[in-house]
Amino acid sequence: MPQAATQKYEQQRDLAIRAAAAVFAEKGFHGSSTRDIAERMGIKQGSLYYYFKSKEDALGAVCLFGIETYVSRMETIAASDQPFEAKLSSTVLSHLTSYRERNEALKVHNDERLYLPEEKRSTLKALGSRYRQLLEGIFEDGVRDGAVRSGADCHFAAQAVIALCNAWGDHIVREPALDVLEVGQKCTDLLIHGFRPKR
Amino acid sequence: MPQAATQKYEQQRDLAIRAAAAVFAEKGFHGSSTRDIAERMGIKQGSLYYYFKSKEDALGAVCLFGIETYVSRMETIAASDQPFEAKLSSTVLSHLTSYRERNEALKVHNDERLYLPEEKRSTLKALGSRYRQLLEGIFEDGVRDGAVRSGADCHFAAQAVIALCNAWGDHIVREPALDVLEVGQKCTDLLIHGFRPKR
DNA sequence: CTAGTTTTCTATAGGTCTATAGAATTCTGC
DNA sequence: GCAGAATTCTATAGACCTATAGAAAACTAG
Repeated sequence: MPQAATQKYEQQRDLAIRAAAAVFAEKGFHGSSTRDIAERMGIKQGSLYYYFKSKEDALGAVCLFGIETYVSRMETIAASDQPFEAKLSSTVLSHLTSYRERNEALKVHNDERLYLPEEKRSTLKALGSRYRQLLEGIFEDGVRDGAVRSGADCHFAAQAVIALCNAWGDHIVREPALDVLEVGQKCTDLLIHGFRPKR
Repeated sequence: MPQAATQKYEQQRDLAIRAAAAVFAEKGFHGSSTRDIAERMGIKQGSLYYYFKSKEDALGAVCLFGIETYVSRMETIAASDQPFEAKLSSTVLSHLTSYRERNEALKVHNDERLYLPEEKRSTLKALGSRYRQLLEGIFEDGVRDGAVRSGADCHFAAQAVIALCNAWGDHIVREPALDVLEVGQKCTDLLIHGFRPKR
Protein backbone atom coordinates (compact mmCIF):
# COMPACT_ATOMS: atom_id res chain seq x y z
CA MET A 1 0.00 0.00 0.00
CA PRO A 2 1.37 3.44 -0.83
CA GLN A 3 1.65 5.99 1.98
CA ALA A 4 -1.08 8.14 0.43
CA ALA A 5 -3.50 6.77 -2.14
CA THR A 6 -2.02 7.36 -5.57
CA GLN A 7 -4.03 7.44 -8.73
CA LYS A 8 -2.51 4.27 -10.09
CA TYR A 9 -3.13 2.47 -6.84
CA GLU A 10 -6.82 3.35 -6.96
CA GLN A 11 -7.10 2.31 -10.59
CA GLN A 12 -5.36 -0.98 -10.08
CA ARG A 13 -7.29 -1.75 -6.97
CA ASP A 14 -10.48 -1.20 -8.89
CA LEU A 15 -9.26 -3.59 -11.56
CA ALA A 16 -8.34 -6.08 -8.85
CA ILE A 17 -11.84 -5.93 -7.41
CA ARG A 18 -13.38 -6.48 -10.82
CA ALA A 19 -11.04 -9.35 -11.57
CA ALA A 20 -11.85 -10.94 -8.23
CA ALA A 21 -15.56 -10.44 -8.89
CA ALA A 22 -15.35 -12.18 -12.24
CA VAL A 23 -13.38 -15.10 -10.87
CA PHE A 24 -15.49 -15.54 -7.73
CA ALA A 25 -18.66 -15.37 -9.80
CA GLU A 26 -17.45 -18.12 -12.07
CA LYS A 27 -15.83 -20.52 -9.62
CA GLY A 28 -17.12 -19.49 -6.23
CA PHE A 29 -14.96 -18.13 -3.42
CA HIS A 30 -13.41 -21.41 -2.31
CA GLY A 31 -13.09 -22.67 -5.86
CA SER A 32 -11.00 -19.67 -6.90
CA SER A 33 -7.34 -19.18 -6.18
CA THR A 34 -5.46 -15.94 -5.74
CA ARG A 35 -3.47 -17.04 -8.77
CA ASP A 36 -6.66 -17.05 -10.88
CA ILE A 37 -7.44 -13.49 -9.86
CA ALA A 38 -3.92 -12.22 -10.39
CA GLU A 39 -3.69 -13.87 -13.80
CA ARG A 40 -6.90 -12.24 -14.91
CA MET A 41 -5.36 -8.88 -13.97
CA GLY A 42 -2.11 -9.73 -15.70
CA ILE A 43 0.03 -9.67 -12.57
CA LYS A 44 1.66 -12.42 -10.51
CA GLN A 45 -0.04 -14.15 -7.60
CA GLY A 46 2.12 -12.58 -4.89
CA SER A 47 1.55 -9.06 -6.20
CA LEU A 48 -2.14 -9.31 -5.49
CA TYR A 49 -1.37 -8.85 -1.80
CA TYR A 50 -0.36 -5.30 -2.55
CA TYR A 51 -4.08 -4.63 -3.07
CA PHE A 52 -5.73 -7.07 -0.67
CA LYS A 53 -4.74 -8.01 2.83
CA SER A 54 -6.05 -11.52 2.24
CA LYS A 55 -8.27 -13.49 -0.08
CA GLU A 56 -11.13 -12.94 2.33
CA ASP A 57 -10.46 -9.22 2.21
CA ALA A 58 -10.89 -9.42 -1.56
CA LEU A 59 -14.26 -11.11 -1.10
CA GLY A 60 -15.34 -8.38 1.28
CA ALA A 61 -14.37 -5.68 -1.20
CA VAL A 62 -16.20 -7.40 -4.04
CA CYS A 63 -19.38 -7.83 -2.00
CA LEU A 64 -19.38 -4.22 -0.92
CA PHE A 65 -18.72 -3.07 -4.47
CA GLY A 66 -21.61 -5.24 -5.57
CA ILE A 67 -24.22 -3.95 -3.20
CA GLU A 68 -23.44 -0.31 -2.56
CA THR A 69 -24.83 1.38 -5.67
CA TYR A 70 -27.81 -0.87 -5.57
CA VAL A 71 -28.84 0.26 -2.10
CA SER A 72 -28.27 3.95 -2.69
CA ARG A 73 -30.50 3.82 -5.76
CA MET A 74 -33.16 2.31 -3.56
CA GLU A 75 -32.91 5.24 -1.16
CA THR A 76 -33.68 7.57 -4.05
CA ILE A 77 -36.64 5.55 -5.22
CA ALA A 78 -38.15 5.20 -1.75
CA ALA A 79 -37.81 8.92 -1.10
CA SER A 80 -39.46 9.94 -4.38
CA ASP A 81 -43.17 10.67 -4.46
CA GLN A 82 -44.15 8.42 -7.33
CA PRO A 83 -47.22 6.22 -6.90
CA PHE A 84 -46.82 2.61 -5.82
CA GLU A 85 -46.70 0.99 -9.23
CA ALA A 86 -44.04 3.37 -10.49
CA LYS A 87 -41.91 2.80 -7.41
CA LEU A 88 -42.20 -0.94 -7.78
CA SER A 89 -41.32 -0.77 -11.43
CA SER A 90 -38.31 1.46 -10.74
CA THR A 91 -37.15 -0.89 -8.01
CA VAL A 92 -37.28 -3.93 -10.25
CA LEU A 93 -35.54 -2.18 -13.11
CA SER A 94 -32.89 -0.74 -10.86
CA HIS A 95 -32.25 -4.15 -9.37
CA LEU A 96 -31.96 -5.84 -12.75
CA THR A 97 -29.86 -3.02 -14.15
CA SER A 98 -27.42 -3.32 -11.25
CA TYR A 99 -26.94 -6.91 -12.26
CA ARG A 100 -26.19 -5.99 -15.83
CA GLU A 101 -23.79 -3.22 -14.87
CA ARG A 102 -21.74 -4.69 -12.09
CA ASN A 103 -22.95 -8.10 -12.87
CA GLU A 104 -20.43 -10.39 -11.29
CA ALA A 105 -20.04 -8.42 -8.08
CA LEU A 106 -23.70 -8.45 -7.19
CA LYS A 107 -23.92 -12.15 -7.89
CA VAL A 108 -20.92 -12.72 -5.66
CA HIS A 109 -22.53 -10.69 -2.91
CA ASN A 110 -25.62 -12.86 -3.02
CA ASP A 111 -23.93 -16.23 -3.34
CA GLU A 112 -20.69 -15.94 -1.41
CA ARG A 113 -21.05 -13.33 1.31
CA LEU A 114 -21.86 -15.95 3.90
CA TYR A 115 -18.26 -17.11 3.71
CA LEU A 116 -17.16 -13.86 5.29
CA PRO A 117 -16.65 -13.93 9.03
CA GLU A 118 -19.55 -12.53 10.99
CA GLU A 119 -17.59 -9.42 11.82
CA LYS A 120 -16.88 -8.45 8.22
CA ARG A 121 -20.43 -9.23 7.20
CA SER A 122 -22.12 -6.73 9.45
CA THR A 123 -21.78 -3.76 7.08
CA LEU A 124 -23.21 -5.81 4.24
CA LYS A 125 -25.97 -7.08 6.49
CA ALA A 126 -26.93 -3.56 7.42
CA LEU A 127 -27.08 -2.54 3.76
CA GLY A 128 -29.19 -5.56 2.90
CA SER A 129 -31.61 -4.91 5.74
CA ARG A 130 -31.86 -1.30 4.77
CA TYR A 131 -32.79 -2.35 1.26
CA ARG A 132 -35.44 -4.77 2.41
CA GLN A 133 -36.92 -2.27 4.84
CA LEU A 134 -37.21 0.45 2.23
CA LEU A 135 -38.96 -2.01 -0.04
CA GLU A 136 -41.29 -3.09 2.75
CA GLY A 137 -42.07 0.55 3.33
CA ILE A 138 -43.10 0.99 -0.29
CA PHE A 139 -45.57 -1.85 0.10
CA GLU A 140 -46.87 -0.46 3.38
CA ASP A 141 -47.52 2.88 1.71
CA GLY A 142 -49.21 0.99 -1.10
CA VAL A 143 -51.57 -0.66 1.35
CA ARG A 144 -52.47 2.73 2.84
CA ASP A 145 -53.09 4.18 -0.63
CA GLY A 146 -55.20 1.26 -1.73
CA ALA A 147 -52.73 0.30 -4.46
CA VAL A 148 -51.91 -2.94 -2.63
CA ARG A 149 -54.53 -5.23 -1.25
CA SER A 150 -55.20 -4.67 2.41
CA GLY A 151 -53.93 -7.44 4.60
CA ALA A 152 -50.98 -8.13 2.30
CA ASP A 153 -47.88 -9.41 4.09
CA CYS A 154 -45.39 -6.67 3.27
CA HIS A 155 -42.44 -8.59 4.58
CA PHE A 156 -43.32 -11.51 2.34
CA ALA A 157 -43.86 -9.12 -0.55
CA ALA A 158 -40.43 -7.53 -0.20
CA GLN A 159 -38.74 -10.93 -0.03
CA ALA A 160 -40.66 -12.05 -3.10
CA VAL A 161 -39.55 -9.03 -5.11
CA ILE A 162 -35.95 -9.63 -4.12
CA ALA A 163 -36.20 -13.33 -4.91
CA LEU A 164 -37.62 -12.69 -8.35
CA CYS A 165 -35.08 -10.00 -9.20
CA ASN A 166 -32.13 -12.05 -8.00
CA ALA A 167 -33.17 -15.11 -9.97
CA TRP A 168 -33.69 -13.11 -13.14
CA GLY A 169 -30.55 -11.13 -12.43
CA ASP A 170 -28.69 -14.40 -12.53
CA HIS A 171 -30.16 -15.21 -15.92
CA ILE A 172 -29.29 -11.72 -17.12
CA VAL A 173 -25.68 -12.15 -16.10
CA ARG A 174 -25.50 -15.52 -17.81
CA GLU A 175 -27.26 -14.52 -21.03
CA PRO A 176 -26.20 -11.10 -22.31
CA ALA A 177 -28.86 -11.30 -25.02
CA LEU A 178 -31.70 -10.96 -22.52
CA ASP A 179 -33.53 -7.65 -22.65
CA VAL A 180 -33.51 -6.08 -19.20
CA LEU A 181 -36.47 -3.81 -19.89
CA GLU A 182 -38.60 -6.67 -21.08
CA VAL A 183 -37.77 -8.90 -18.14
CA GLY A 184 -38.35 -5.99 -15.75
CA GLN A 185 -41.74 -5.32 -17.29
CA LYS A 186 -42.79 -8.93 -16.93
CA CYS A 187 -41.64 -9.12 -13.34
CA THR A 188 -43.47 -5.95 -12.38
CA ASP A 189 -46.57 -7.13 -14.13
CA LEU A 190 -46.48 -10.46 -12.35
CA LEU A 191 -46.02 -8.78 -8.97
CA ILE A 192 -48.96 -6.45 -9.50
CA HIS A 193 -51.45 -8.53 -11.46
CA GLY A 194 -50.40 -12.15 -11.19
CA PHE A 195 -51.09 -14.53 -14.05
CA ARG A 196 -54.84 -14.53 -13.81
CA PRO A 197 -56.74 -12.89 -16.71
CA LYS A 198 -56.96 -9.16 -16.10
CA ARG A 199 -60.67 -8.85 -16.62
CA MET B 1 -17.42 -51.63 -2.61
CA PRO B 2 -18.74 -55.07 -1.67
CA GLN B 3 -19.12 -57.64 -4.42
CA ALA B 4 -22.89 -57.51 -4.16
CA ALA B 5 -24.70 -54.68 -2.45
CA THR B 6 -25.08 -55.56 1.22
CA GLN B 7 -27.63 -54.04 3.52
CA LYS B 8 -25.05 -52.27 5.62
CA TYR B 9 -23.38 -50.87 2.55
CA GLU B 10 -26.63 -49.36 1.33
CA GLN B 11 -27.39 -47.91 4.75
CA GLN B 12 -23.98 -46.40 5.20
CA ARG B 13 -23.93 -45.02 1.70
CA ASP B 14 -27.21 -43.33 2.39
CA LEU B 15 -25.73 -41.82 5.54
CA ALA B 16 -22.70 -40.74 3.56
CA ILE B 17 -24.88 -38.94 1.03
CA ARG B 18 -26.78 -37.17 3.76
CA ALA B 19 -23.59 -36.19 5.53
CA ALA B 20 -22.14 -34.86 2.30
CA ALA B 21 -25.35 -32.96 1.64
CA ALA B 22 -25.22 -31.29 5.03
CA VAL B 23 -21.59 -30.34 4.71
CA PHE B 24 -21.84 -29.11 1.11
CA ALA B 25 -24.93 -27.09 1.98
CA GLU B 26 -23.12 -25.37 4.80
CA LYS B 27 -19.71 -24.73 3.29
CA GLY B 28 -20.16 -25.20 -0.44
CA PHE B 29 -18.49 -27.91 -2.48
CA HIS B 30 -15.04 -26.37 -2.65
CA GLY B 31 -15.18 -25.13 0.91
CA SER B 32 -15.82 -28.64 2.24
CA SER B 33 -13.20 -31.30 2.72
CA THR B 34 -13.64 -35.03 2.61
CA ARG B 35 -12.50 -34.98 6.22
CA ASP B 36 -15.50 -32.80 7.13
CA ILE B 37 -17.89 -35.28 5.55
CA ALA B 38 -16.28 -38.33 7.10
CA GLU B 39 -16.21 -36.73 10.52
CA ARG B 40 -19.90 -35.96 10.35
CA MET B 41 -20.51 -39.65 9.64
CA GLY B 42 -18.19 -40.72 12.43
CA ILE B 43 -15.63 -42.43 10.18
CA LYS B 44 -12.13 -41.48 9.08
CA GLN B 45 -11.37 -39.46 5.97
CA GLY B 46 -9.87 -42.33 4.00
CA SER B 47 -12.83 -44.61 4.68
CA LEU B 48 -15.15 -42.30 2.79
CA TYR B 49 -13.64 -43.59 -0.44
CA TYR B 50 -15.28 -46.91 0.23
CA TYR B 51 -18.57 -45.17 -0.59
CA PHE B 52 -17.55 -42.55 -3.13
CA LYS B 53 -15.13 -42.83 -6.02
CA SER B 54 -14.18 -39.20 -5.52
CA LYS B 55 -15.33 -36.00 -3.88
CA GLU B 56 -16.97 -35.04 -7.14
CA ASP B 57 -18.78 -38.35 -7.20
CA ALA B 58 -20.19 -37.47 -3.79
CA LEU B 59 -21.47 -34.17 -5.15
CA GLY B 60 -23.13 -35.97 -8.04
CA ALA B 61 -24.85 -38.39 -5.67
CA VAL B 62 -26.08 -35.56 -3.44
CA CYS B 63 -27.48 -33.57 -6.36
CA LEU B 64 -29.31 -36.55 -7.76
CA PHE B 65 -30.68 -37.41 -4.34
CA GLY B 66 -31.83 -33.82 -4.04
CA ILE B 67 -33.73 -33.56 -7.27
CA GLU B 68 -35.16 -36.97 -8.03
CA THR B 69 -38.22 -37.09 -5.79
CA TYR B 70 -39.01 -33.54 -6.64
CA VAL B 71 -39.27 -34.21 -10.37
CA SER B 72 -41.29 -37.38 -10.04
CA ARG B 73 -43.84 -35.56 -7.90
CA MET B 74 -44.14 -33.03 -10.67
CA GLU B 75 -44.93 -35.77 -13.17
CA THR B 76 -47.85 -36.80 -11.01
CA ILE B 77 -49.18 -33.27 -10.66
CA ALA B 78 -48.90 -32.52 -14.38
CA ALA B 79 -50.68 -35.74 -15.31
CA SER B 80 -53.57 -35.14 -12.91
CA ASP B 81 -56.75 -33.50 -14.14
CA GLN B 82 -57.02 -30.79 -11.54
CA PRO B 83 -57.81 -27.26 -12.71
CA PHE B 84 -54.97 -24.77 -13.18
CA GLU B 85 -55.03 -23.17 -9.78
CA ALA B 86 -54.96 -26.49 -7.97
CA LYS B 87 -52.04 -27.69 -10.07
CA LEU B 88 -50.11 -24.51 -9.40
CA SER B 89 -50.81 -24.74 -5.71
CA SER B 90 -49.72 -28.39 -5.61
CA THR B 91 -46.57 -27.57 -7.49
CA VAL B 92 -45.57 -24.82 -5.10
CA LEU B 93 -46.32 -26.92 -2.05
CA SER B 94 -44.50 -29.92 -3.43
CA HIS B 95 -41.48 -27.78 -4.20
CA LEU B 96 -41.39 -26.22 -0.75
CA THR B 97 -42.02 -29.55 0.94
CA SER B 98 -39.10 -31.11 -0.93
CA TYR B 99 -36.93 -28.46 0.60
CA ARG B 100 -38.12 -29.23 4.07
CA GLU B 101 -37.73 -32.98 3.66
CA ARG B 102 -34.42 -33.42 1.93
CA ASN B 103 -33.47 -29.89 2.63
CA GLU B 104 -29.73 -29.78 2.25
CA ALA B 105 -29.57 -31.97 -0.82
CA LEU B 106 -31.94 -29.84 -2.86
CA LYS B 107 -30.08 -26.69 -1.90
CA VAL B 108 -26.83 -28.33 -2.92
CA HIS B 109 -28.34 -29.30 -6.25
CA ASN B 110 -29.30 -25.71 -6.93
CA ASP B 111 -26.15 -24.03 -5.72
CA GLU B 112 -23.34 -26.45 -6.48
CA ARG B 113 -24.29 -28.63 -9.44
CA LEU B 114 -22.45 -26.38 -11.85
CA TYR B 115 -19.18 -27.61 -10.34
CA LEU B 116 -19.84 -31.04 -11.79
CA PRO B 117 -18.19 -31.75 -15.13
CA GLU B 118 -20.50 -31.34 -18.09
CA GLU B 119 -20.71 -35.07 -18.55
CA LYS B 120 -21.95 -35.83 -15.04
CA ARG B 121 -24.37 -32.95 -15.20
CA SER B 122 -26.39 -34.17 -18.13
CA THR B 123 -28.70 -36.41 -16.12
CA LEU B 124 -29.44 -33.59 -13.72
CA LYS B 125 -29.91 -31.19 -16.59
CA ALA B 126 -32.44 -33.49 -18.19
CA LEU B 127 -34.38 -33.74 -14.93
CA GLY B 128 -34.34 -29.99 -14.48
CA SER B 129 -35.55 -29.37 -18.02
CA ARG B 130 -38.25 -31.94 -17.62
CA TYR B 131 -39.45 -30.14 -14.52
CA ARG B 132 -39.51 -26.78 -16.21
CA GLN B 133 -41.29 -28.12 -19.26
CA LEU B 134 -44.01 -29.79 -17.24
CA LEU B 135 -44.54 -26.54 -15.42
CA GLU B 136 -44.66 -24.60 -18.66
CA GLY B 137 -47.24 -27.08 -19.91
CA ILE B 138 -49.44 -26.38 -16.91
CA PHE B 139 -49.39 -22.69 -17.77
CA GLU B 140 -50.07 -23.38 -21.44
CA ASP B 141 -53.10 -25.44 -20.49
CA GLY B 142 -54.12 -22.61 -18.21
CA VAL B 143 -54.03 -20.16 -21.09
CA ARG B 144 -56.22 -22.49 -23.17
CA ASP B 145 -58.71 -22.85 -20.31
CA GLY B 146 -58.84 -19.14 -19.64
CA ALA B 147 -57.38 -19.56 -16.16
CA VAL B 148 -54.23 -17.71 -17.20
CA ARG B 149 -54.28 -14.46 -19.11
CA SER B 150 -53.89 -14.95 -22.83
CA GLY B 151 -50.57 -13.77 -24.14
CA ALA B 152 -48.79 -14.72 -20.92
CA ASP B 153 -45.17 -15.79 -21.41
CA CYS B 154 -45.29 -19.36 -20.12
CA HIS B 155 -41.54 -19.78 -20.12
CA PHE B 156 -41.18 -16.67 -18.00
CA ALA B 157 -43.96 -17.90 -15.76
CA ALA B 158 -42.32 -21.26 -15.13
CA GLN B 159 -39.00 -19.62 -14.31
CA ALA B 160 -40.74 -17.21 -11.98
CA VAL B 161 -42.41 -20.03 -10.06
CA ILE B 162 -39.12 -21.84 -9.72
CA ALA B 163 -37.33 -18.66 -8.63
CA LEU B 164 -39.89 -17.92 -5.97
CA CYS B 165 -39.95 -21.47 -4.63
CA ASN B 166 -36.17 -21.77 -4.53
CA ALA B 167 -35.75 -18.50 -2.68
CA TRP B 168 -38.38 -19.40 -0.13
CA GLY B 169 -37.06 -22.94 0.03
CA ASP B 170 -33.78 -21.48 1.13
CA HIS B 171 -35.48 -19.56 3.91
CA ILE B 172 -37.37 -22.69 4.91
CA VAL B 173 -34.15 -24.65 5.21
CA ARG B 174 -32.56 -21.92 7.27
CA GLU B 175 -35.52 -21.27 9.56
CA PRO B 176 -37.25 -24.45 10.72
CA ALA B 177 -39.96 -22.38 12.38
CA LEU B 178 -41.39 -21.22 9.05
CA ASP B 179 -44.76 -22.71 8.18
CA VAL B 180 -44.52 -24.36 4.78
CA LEU B 181 -48.27 -24.28 4.18
CA GLU B 182 -48.49 -20.61 4.90
CA VAL B 183 -45.56 -19.68 2.70
CA GLY B 184 -46.93 -21.89 -0.07
CA GLN B 185 -50.32 -20.22 0.15
CA LYS B 186 -48.79 -16.78 -0.11
CA CYS B 187 -46.64 -17.73 -3.08
CA THR B 188 -49.56 -19.25 -4.95
CA ASP B 189 -51.68 -16.25 -4.21
CA LEU B 190 -49.02 -13.88 -5.46
CA LEU B 191 -48.57 -15.87 -8.66
CA ILE B 192 -52.28 -15.90 -9.41
CA HIS B 193 -53.48 -12.52 -8.16
CA GLY B 194 -50.47 -10.32 -7.65
CA PHE B 195 -50.48 -7.70 -4.93
CA ARG B 196 -53.14 -5.47 -6.39
CA PRO B 197 -56.45 -5.31 -4.48
CA LYS B 198 -58.66 -8.18 -5.59
CA ARG B 199 -61.73 -6.17 -6.37
C1' DC C 1 -13.67 -71.80 15.41
C1' DT C 2 -12.30 -70.88 10.76
C1' DA C 3 -12.00 -69.02 6.08
C1' DG C 4 -13.58 -65.61 3.42
C1' DT C 5 -15.74 -61.17 2.90
C1' DT C 6 -16.85 -56.58 4.21
C1' DT C 7 -15.82 -52.47 6.47
C1' DT C 8 -12.68 -49.30 8.60
C1' DC C 9 -8.19 -47.71 9.73
C1' DT C 10 -3.30 -45.77 9.28
C1' DA C 11 0.05 -43.66 6.68
C1' DT C 12 1.53 -41.14 2.97
C1' DA C 13 2.66 -39.46 -1.90
C1' DG C 14 2.01 -35.74 -4.49
C1' DG C 15 -0.28 -31.72 -5.35
C1' DT C 16 -2.13 -27.01 -4.53
C1' DC C 17 -2.92 -23.03 -1.93
C1' DT C 18 -2.24 -18.62 1.05
C1' DA C 19 0.63 -15.33 2.76
C1' DT C 20 5.18 -13.26 3.51
C1' DA C 21 9.95 -11.54 2.84
C1' DG C 22 13.06 -9.28 0.34
C1' DA C 23 14.95 -8.17 -4.27
C1' DA C 24 14.12 -5.91 -8.67
C1' DT C 25 11.91 -2.68 -11.40
C1' DT C 26 9.27 1.36 -12.57
C1' DC C 27 7.66 5.80 -11.62
C1' DT C 28 7.83 10.85 -9.84
C1' DG C 29 9.51 15.33 -8.67
C1' DC C 30 13.29 17.99 -8.68
C1' DG D 1 19.77 11.61 -14.01
C1' DC D 2 19.12 11.08 -8.95
C1' DA D 3 16.69 9.94 -4.56
C1' DG D 4 12.98 8.16 -2.72
C1' DA D 5 8.51 6.14 -3.18
C1' DA D 6 5.49 2.96 -5.47
C1' DT D 7 4.67 -1.21 -7.79
C1' DT D 8 5.72 -5.84 -9.21
C1' DC D 9 8.48 -9.85 -9.07
C1' DT D 10 10.69 -14.35 -7.31
C1' DA D 11 11.02 -17.75 -4.05
C1' DT D 12 9.38 -20.23 -0.41
C1' DA D 13 7.50 -21.77 4.30
C1' DG D 14 3.92 -24.04 6.08
C1' DA D 15 -0.51 -25.73 5.88
C1' DC D 16 -4.02 -28.48 4.02
C1' DC D 17 -6.26 -31.62 0.79
C1' DT D 18 -7.40 -35.70 -2.36
C1' DA D 19 -6.82 -40.23 -3.41
C1' DT D 20 -4.49 -44.68 -2.82
C1' DA D 21 -2.28 -48.83 -0.77
C1' DG D 22 -2.13 -52.15 2.42
C1' DA D 23 -2.94 -53.57 7.27
C1' DA D 24 -6.35 -54.30 10.82
C1' DA D 25 -10.75 -55.17 12.61
C1' DA D 26 -15.49 -56.69 12.33
C1' DC D 27 -18.71 -59.54 10.46
C1' DT D 28 -20.89 -63.95 8.32
C1' DA D 29 -21.63 -68.75 6.99
C1' DG D 30 -20.56 -73.26 7.52
